Amino acid sequence: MVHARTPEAESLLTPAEVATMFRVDPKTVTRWAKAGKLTSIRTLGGHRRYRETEVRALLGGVPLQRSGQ
Amino acid sequence: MVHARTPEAESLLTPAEVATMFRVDPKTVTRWAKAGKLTSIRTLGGHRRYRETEVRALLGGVPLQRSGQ
DNA sequence: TCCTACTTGGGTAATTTGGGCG
DNA sequence: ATTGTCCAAATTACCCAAGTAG
Repeated sequence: MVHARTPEAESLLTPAEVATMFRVDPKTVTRWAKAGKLTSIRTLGGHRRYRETEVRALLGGVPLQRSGQ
Repeated sequence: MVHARTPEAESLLTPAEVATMFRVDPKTVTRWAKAGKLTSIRTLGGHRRYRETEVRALLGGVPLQRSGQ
């Protein structure tokens, strides 16, 4: 792949990852999304993905600076 | 208005790029294409390419923060 | 303590997704 | 890197019980 083209994709998190970060059950994260408390992006299969920036902000307002992983 | 005669076809994305944008496995993107949920263009070698415009639209179109869903 | 409203987690079944292999 | 297939893990949606807060 010679393209130096990175389709500006904001990093997304899976339900399990968000659940781990908040120390709750993945099901609870789903409820937050349904309640509109958390923005969710859907895969074409209906699964949810969450914006990392939003989650981090809710977790403590620590901005993401893109340093490795 | 930009160039009115740019020979480059509309930008196409590789399976890996689409997968990254949706935070799914490339294999999953292939499933979407086979299921007809995503338009796929075939290279002469049989690999798939996807329309960037379509992918972006499916990802939420407007990157503006949406409150509630 | 009791009561009420809200939040969370367990259970189930169906679907979607990811890992391993060729 | 992509394709294809099989199988396990994750996610979804639902209802219901347990926990939390005032």
